[in-house]
This record gives sequence, structure tokens and C-alpha cells, in this order.
Amino acid sequence: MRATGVKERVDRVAVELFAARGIDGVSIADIATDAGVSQGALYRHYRSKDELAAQLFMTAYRRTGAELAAIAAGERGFANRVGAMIGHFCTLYDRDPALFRFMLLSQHDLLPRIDDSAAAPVAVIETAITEAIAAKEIGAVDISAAAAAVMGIILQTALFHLYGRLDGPLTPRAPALARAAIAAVEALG
Amino acid sequence: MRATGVKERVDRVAVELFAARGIDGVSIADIATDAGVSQGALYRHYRSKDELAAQLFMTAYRRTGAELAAIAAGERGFANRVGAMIGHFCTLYDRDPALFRFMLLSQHDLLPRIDDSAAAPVAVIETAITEAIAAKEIGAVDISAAAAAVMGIILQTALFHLYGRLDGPLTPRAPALARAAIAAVEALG
Amino acid sequence: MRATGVKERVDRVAVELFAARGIDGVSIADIATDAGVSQGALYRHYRSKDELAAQLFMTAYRRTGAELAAIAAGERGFANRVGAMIGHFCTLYDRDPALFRFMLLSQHDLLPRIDDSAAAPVAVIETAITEAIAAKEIGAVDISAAAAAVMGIILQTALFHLYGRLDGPLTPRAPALARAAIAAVEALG
Amino acid sequence: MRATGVKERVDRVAVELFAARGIDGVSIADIATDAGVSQGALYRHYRSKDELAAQLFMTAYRRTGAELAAIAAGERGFANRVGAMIGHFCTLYDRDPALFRFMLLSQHDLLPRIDDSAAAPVAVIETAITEAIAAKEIGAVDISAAAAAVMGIILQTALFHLYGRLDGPLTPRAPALARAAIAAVEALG
DNA sequence: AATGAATGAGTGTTCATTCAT
DNA sequence: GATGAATGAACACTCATTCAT
Repeated sequence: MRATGVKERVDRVAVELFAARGIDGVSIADIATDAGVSQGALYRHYRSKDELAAQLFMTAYRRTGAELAAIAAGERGFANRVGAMIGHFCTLYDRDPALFRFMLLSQHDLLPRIDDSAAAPVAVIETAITEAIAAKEIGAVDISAAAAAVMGIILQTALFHLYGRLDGPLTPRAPALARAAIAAVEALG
Repeated sequence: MRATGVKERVDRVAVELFAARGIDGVSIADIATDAGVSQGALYRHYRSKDELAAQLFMTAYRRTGAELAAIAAGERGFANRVGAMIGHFCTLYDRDPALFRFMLLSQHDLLPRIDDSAAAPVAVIETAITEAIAAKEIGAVDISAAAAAVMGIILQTALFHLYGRLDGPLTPRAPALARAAIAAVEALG
Repeated sequence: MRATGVKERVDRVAVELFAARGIDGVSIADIATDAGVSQGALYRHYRSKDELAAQLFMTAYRRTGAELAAIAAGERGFANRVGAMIGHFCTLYDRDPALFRFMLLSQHDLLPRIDDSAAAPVAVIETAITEAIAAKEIGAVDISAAAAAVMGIILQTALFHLYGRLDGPLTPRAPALARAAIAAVEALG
Repeated sequence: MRATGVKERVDRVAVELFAARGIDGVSIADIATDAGVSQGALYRHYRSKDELAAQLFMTAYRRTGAELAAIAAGERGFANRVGAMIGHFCTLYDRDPALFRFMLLSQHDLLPRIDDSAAAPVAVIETAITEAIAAKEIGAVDISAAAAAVMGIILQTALFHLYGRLDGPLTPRAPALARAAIAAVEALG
């Protein structure tokens, strides 16, 4: 059988399988079978399984970073920015939980390879915090510690949802999460 | 080679290697070599590599849960309990970052196997929140969402430390983290 | 990409790559890329990689045999014939060392397939020896053994040149090689 | 089935298969099957197929060089030395034609890796020629060219035997080959 | 006629597990 | 009881060949 749109199908299937079983838990044969293509066809688009995983991760990671940066740039005031960013995280999760889970699972393996740290989501959050301090919207805090709190609140919430501890879409929770994140940052000072 | 304390050496080495390279990145040969035992000897203590990893994880997971439960039981008031629990997390991290990292990395693979969810750290935190609501120390909140915020703040902070975004021991940060966690929970309501 | 002289380019590139890395060390993709044609286009001229290699080898092998036969026919006397043939070998080597190397490397794989042994260079040499014996120019010798000596002297010299043990063009060495070959044949008797 | 003497069987089978079909023409599966061991067992003795081939080649190559050196050292006079060395080559061929063929086939791939050129058979022959010139037993000749002639005569003879152009053991031919080699060297001057 | 994406059998290699010693 | 060689089922990857466009 001759197949078409190989890359799209492979990308989708790979994210889904990687999210479900981890990168090491998925073989090239698994991906090829689920995508309905031969194993060899996969290597026309990616030089190795490693590159496939890294590519998928980096693309999503950088896109998320860029989207967050655009969102932050479009808002005035710390509260609005955090609210918008957390809202975006919730949207991303609701739209594609598999991709979100893939990124959460794989960050430990794949993040160390990314040098371009300016494009990282965490950098956008740190920038927002830095500017809020400069504008005296919040007191002085350890920037990274504050970013950890913000990210921890949203990511662990997503994780709880993945594990079935929380139900329903995340987006309706965004306002509460944003309030919690802001309160946490202020309390850290 | 002396066979004394084989299990202890294997356990220690396995945690360290699993933390550094992930479970799939470590072979039985690696563990046996580093522990100074034969591969065969390893199977005297664990039926499989899987069981080794699961055993290590579950032991640490349940011990942590039990310790948190004891600590929570020894404190009165929500703030004191959260402070004590977060202090304990920081102590665990500072005492054995490899074990902490192993648990963070492996939870996605190994947590689903644990049925005994009563012994989980998260259950202790949920109980503390439930009791705080019952005692009207805090307003009504989604218990799991609040627990997610508390765990997210401490775990993501630990992760930032592992990635080099934060320096120094975590214990001195415990009070600030506790304030942040409590503020986050209150803001969630 | 211009499709003019596809076969010529493919043939040239294939000889060069086969000589440098061996037949198994060269992929169809390598040849197609270096020749500036698509992989599919290659199959318009050769049914398989095997046939490509065999065709290249046989063509050169038979042409060499024919040239040697013509040269031998144009000379009178054993010494003159051997001298002319060895001179021709040296010319072939100097003109196209890659082709020579390809033939030396591939003979073990490809010679067994050639049935038409009358056209072989070795047959021409054997004929020259046979006729020299008949004309009583040299004493009786084992024809094949004598041909082995003659070919061994020229081919091993070429090999030494390929390996960098000998420098400069081979042609100036032809007279000495011819003397050596004749002396060897006579001494064999 | 648990097997024993794995390395010996693997070595023997590998030489035989490599000689018959070339290194690239033989798979690890072929070797393992013929040796009656699992593929994995092979990797306990050799880190890779490459290392297996290189090891087999280098061992035989160096041993041959050492034997030739010992033989040359035990003889006085160029003629005696060449005679003894060529006799040894014939013995090696008769004793183990597969090993001889393996070495002839693989030299192009594997020789370039050997740095220790002092131990090479060719070096021993060159030394013998150098000393013969110094002792004025023969006239001045290009050492390498002379060595090429000597090796060409014996190796091409062996090759002709492998291809069925010559019959019977090689050892009885040794004296004639030695005379031819010496005559060739002298004629080169 | 030419392209190059897709195929699928085959490759070398790894590794958790077993078991004779 | 302890060892480590042997197993065998994976695995990621390559490549000659085919064929829809």
C-alpha cells in the first residue's frame, strides 16, 4: 500500500503513543503500524527515533513559548498577563491533552538539549515577573522561585487531570488558578 | 567480592543510576557492575528489573506518605501542617536529591501500578485540606485542585533546583514555599 | 537536471565509488546523488545494483582482454609480446587507477560469474606462453603457473602503488616488470 | 541449548564464511547459525562484527609476519631465505586455504587499519631484499618493487589455485616459485 | 520519461533473563 | 549461594527495489 501524508500521521501517532507509554516504551514498529506506514517511510522524514521525539518536543515547546510571549505582550499588568498565560495553558491542555502529557513526560530527557532557552515558556513567565517587580506591582521575589510556583500550580493541576484526580475541562479553572498563582507569588516575597 | 549488603548496594546504585539516566537508560549490567555484584545475584533479590524499579519507588513513596501523615498528625492548624509537610519535602530533597529525582522521573510509569492510594503523599495533603475546610480555617475549595497547587509549588521548585535554576539547599526556602502554598489554596476558593 | 549522458555519468561515478569503498560500501542512493540523477532513473539502465557492478566489471574485463589480444597479435616473439602486454597494463593503470582498483577489488565477487573465459586477460597471457613454448622460445612450463607469475608481478605492483608503497606512474616501470616477468617464467621451468 | 567453546567455533566458522562470501556477504546470523550459538553469545567475545573480522585478520596477519621473520632469521643467504619464506606461504595455503583466501579478500578493507607495519609479511620480505643488496648477493633494486614481484608471484599463484586454475597442493611448487621470485628480483635491477 | 516517496526484508546490536558450573 | 556465559526476542536502522504521480 502506498501511503500519503506520512509525516502528519506519524507526528500525530507518535505524540499519542509517546504520551501514553513514554518514548522508550514505544518502538518504531509501533508508530509505523499505528500510522499505517512502513518503518522505512518514517526515516524519510526523521533521521532517527531520537530526532522524531526531539523534533516533536521542540516544535511544541517553542510554539508554546512564542504563543505565551505574544499573549504576555498583549496584556497590561501582572494579573492580566498571568491570567492570560494560565488561560492559554488550560486551552492547550484541553485542546490536546496527549501533546501536553508528552511534553510533561519528555521534558526531563529532551529539555537539556534545547539551548535556545530564551524561547522557553518559563522564560516568558520569568520576564512577566521581572517586569511586575520593576513596575512595583509585586514586591521583590526570587524570580525563578516565583516562576516555579506559577508553573507548578498549572502543570501539577494538568497532571492531576491526566491521572483522573480532576474532571472536566481545565479552562473553567483558569481564573482560580491565576488567582492562586498570583497569590503564591506575592506570598513568596 | 564480598556479598555483604548486596541488596543495600544494589538499591543505592539503582536509585542513583535511575535518577541520572532514567529506568530505560540503565541496564541490569550497569547496576550489577556499579554495585559490584554479578547480574545473577541481582535476581536473588528482585524477580525482574521492573520489580526492582517498582519496589524502590513504592518503598520511598509509601515511606514518604507515612512520614507526612505522622508529621501532619503532630501539628495543629492548617498553616502548621502545611509548613511542616513542605519542610519535610525540602529535607527529603536536600538529603537525597537522587531519590527525589528518581521519584519525580518515574512517577508517570510507576504510579499507575500503586493501588494503595491511601498511603500516598497526595492523600495526606488532601486530608489536611479537608480538615482545614471542616474546621473553617479556610473556605471551601476543590480538594484535589488545592492539593495540586500545594504539590505543584513544592515539586516544581525541586525540579527547578535539579535543573540548576535554583541554588542552595531547599530547606531555607520552606517557610516561603509554605506561605505560597497556603496563599494559593486560599486564593483558589 | 539534464538527463544527457545519464548512463555515462552513472558508470563513471559508480566505478569511482566502488573503487573507493567497495561495492557493498556504496548504496544506490550514493551513486544517484553523485551522478546527479534520481534513483529510479538508474533502473532504466540497469536492472539491479548487482547488474550495474557486473556490467561495469565485465565490460572493462573483456575490453582489456580484447586489447591485450590485439597487442599480442601485433608482436612477434615472447619477449616483445610480454613487454607490450605489461606496458598496456601500466598504461591502463596510469590512465584510470580507479577502474583498475575497482577491478582488482571486485574480481573475487564478479569473476566467478563470467563464463566467457576465452576473452579473459589471463587467457591471452596463457596463449602467449603456450606459443612461446611451441616456438621453443622458452622451455616447457606449467602454463597456468607461468601466467600466474606474470599477472602476479604486474597486479601486485599496481596494488603496491594503490597502497602508496610505490610512487610515480607505472609506465616507466614497464620494461623492468617485463624483464622480471620473463625471467620468472623461464625460472619456473 | 547451552554451548561451550563459543569463540573457537565462531572464529572457525567466520573465517570460512568470510573466505567464501566476503565479510559483507556474511551476516551475524549466518555465523551464529553455523557455529551453533546464539547471536548474542557472539557479542561476549567481540564487540562488533567489524571487530570480529579485524581481529581474525590481524591475528593471522601478525602471526604470519612473525613466522616469516623467524624463518628468515634462521636462513643464510637470499636464495635460502626466499625459498624458506615461499615454502612457508605454500604450507600456510595448503594447511588452511580458507584462512588464506580470507586474508587475500579482506586485505583491502582491513590492512589500512593496521598501523604496526613492522610486523607485516611484506616488511619481512623487504628486509630480506635490503640485506641481500647490502651483502651484494643481488644488484641494487627498488626494494618495494622487488617485494611486490615476490609477493605477486606467490599470492597470484595461490589465487589461481583458489579459482581452480591450478591443482594439487602448493608446497611441491615452492622451489619453482622461489626460483621465479629470485629471477624476477634479479631481472628488476 | 523521470522522479523520489514508500516499501519490507534484512542488518547489527542490546539486554532482561536463565542456568550450568 | 554466587557467577557470568549464553539465550533469544526485541530494537533502531539501512537499502535495493518498486511505482504512483
